[in-house]
Order: sequence, then structure tokens, then C-alpha cells
Amino acid sequence: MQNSEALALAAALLAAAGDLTRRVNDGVVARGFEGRPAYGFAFARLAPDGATVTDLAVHLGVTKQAASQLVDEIVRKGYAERRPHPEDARARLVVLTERGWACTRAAEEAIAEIVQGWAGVLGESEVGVLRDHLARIAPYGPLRPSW
Amino acid sequence: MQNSEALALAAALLAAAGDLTRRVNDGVVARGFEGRPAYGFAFARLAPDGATVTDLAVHLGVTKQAASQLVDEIVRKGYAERRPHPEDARARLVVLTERGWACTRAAEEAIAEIVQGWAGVLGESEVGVLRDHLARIAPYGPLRPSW
DNA sequence: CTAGTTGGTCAAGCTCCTTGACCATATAGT
DNA sequence: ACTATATGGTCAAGGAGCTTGACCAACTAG
Repeated sequence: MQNSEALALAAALLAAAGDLTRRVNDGVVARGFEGRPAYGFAFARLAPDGATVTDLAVHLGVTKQAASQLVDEIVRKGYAERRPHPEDARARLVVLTERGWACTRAAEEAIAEIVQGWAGVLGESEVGVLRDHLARIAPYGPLRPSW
Repeated sequence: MQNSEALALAAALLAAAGDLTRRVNDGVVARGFEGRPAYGFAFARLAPDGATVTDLAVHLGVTKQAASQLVDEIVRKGYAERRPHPEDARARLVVLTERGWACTRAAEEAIAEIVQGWAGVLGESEVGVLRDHLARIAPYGPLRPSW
């Protein structure tokens, strides 16, 4: 393996990720939602049944104070709400509102559209290969900065 | 293409990029340099023959004020220096110092090491396929947040 | 039932970026 | 040559998003 090939691979990976992040965010905004990339990962954690602020902090890799501020923000914008936790009076369960779900669906649409474009360039089967390769090299990568 | 497959691909791409960024930075720090991921892209632009602050700002996708502050930082840390520009008395040419070059080489070593690991998982030839796929889906992606 | 742990928030501060104002030099129009 | 505009760079102030530290309320283990 040539050194320059390793550099080219690293650059291509970062460029592809940066491009994806930007385009997903643009797609969500174009569908009428306001937000920043971090929302997407937060929503992914909240989606099934809600989560506590501490859960979210762990998921995002930030302090619980930062997660709490993010929740303030998405609550203020109407994407989620804080409810009493059914089993722990200290905790609060943060759950998506209907608008939060709509925003999540918008992000998924945007992603599907972009990946569709990749399939047009590489072909369906090669996109599957790409996904497989990526999953194998970074099974536990961090989830922070993007949709 | 299933929607969930598109989501899995997007998540894997972001995870891989985040993992790469973190590990390159760790590798550079482990080799005795202090820095943040943005340095790497700045150094890549400065490397051949130096660049002006404005060049750097365009390359990084930030304002020239931000680029100027970044240059302050890498100058203060001994990685670069400002010289008069040979053809324009308004401008200054920012060039890497020997320590700046050493830091760049350290980053390249770290990258080579990581990609080596990927070759161990996927095989040499598949790493080439991966690089090709990524280059084809994001030929002009942004270059900002990482080494 | 006290002692320690855990969920959450408030407050202050830091880092990195932005916008706005400004100066020095370069370039174009007349 | 001379004014007008564009460009390279910096200073200053402010904002977004994170951190650390302090703290309270409620859970859990001895």
C-alpha cells in the first residue's frame, strides 16, 4: 500500500462524510424544518420510546449539561417534550412530538434521496459493498457531528 | 434499496469518518505534537509552497478572520511562520516550519497505520475498491473538520 | 436510616467561529 | 497621473455550543 493511497482514502472518506452531513441538513431544511446536524443523532436515540437526558448524553458523547441544553432547544422548537419518568421521580423522559417525528421522517427521506444518487453512480450492488466495507472498518465509531 | 439500508450506510459512513478523525488526532498527539483536527487540513494547504490567509480561508471554508486566528495559533505553537509575500506587499505568505513538516509527517504515519488496519480487515484489494467508491460519490466534499 | 450514588439543572467560563469596522496596498477607469 | 474600487489582513465584539464546578432531589445499599 502506497502512502499516498492511504492519504487519498482518508481524504475521500472525510469528504464523503462532510458532503453527506451538509446535504442531509440541507434536505431537512428544504422540507421546512430548522435544525442543526446534532438533532438527527438525538432524534435517533429518542425515537423508539424516548430517553432520559443522561441516556442522550452518553449516546452523543457529551456531558449531561450539554445534552440538557440540546433538549431545551428541541423542546423550545417543538420537536420534543419532557415528561415525568414513570419509574424514577428524579428523571424525566424526553419524547418526540408529532413534529419531531415529521422531522425525523424528513431526514430519512433526504438520506434515501442521497443514497439513491450514489446508487446511480456506483450501481445498487456496489452501494451494498460500500456499506459492508464501512461497517466492517468502524463498527463502533462515534456518532456526534451530523444528522 | 430499502430505506433502512440507506440509513445504515449513512450511519456507517459518519461513524467511520468520526473514528478516523479521532484516531488520527490521537496518533499525532501520541507522536508528541499538540493540535486539533483542523490543523491537518490547514497544513495540507500550506505544505507545497505556503499560502496566504485568504487562500487558507477558502480552502477550509471559513472566514479569513477565522483562518487568521488559526494561523496565529499554529505560529504560536511553532508549526508555521508568516513571511512577506514576494509579489504583493499587502499579503503575507504562511509557510510551515521544520516542526510543521514533522507534524505533517506524523499525521501521515498515523493515517498509514490506520489504513493498514483496514487492509487487515478487508484485504488490500477491497481497500482500493473502497477508496474508489468514496472518491466517486463525493469528488468535491468539504474538507473541514478533521486531520 | 444514614451514606453514598445517580438524574437533572444552574452558573460561569472557554473555544472557535461569526459579523462589522478599519487600514494598507493593488488595480482599473478616465 | 488620479481618483475609485477591490483585495489582503487585522482588531474588536459577540454568539453558539461545549466544558467544569456546585448543587438539590430522589433512589439504593449497608
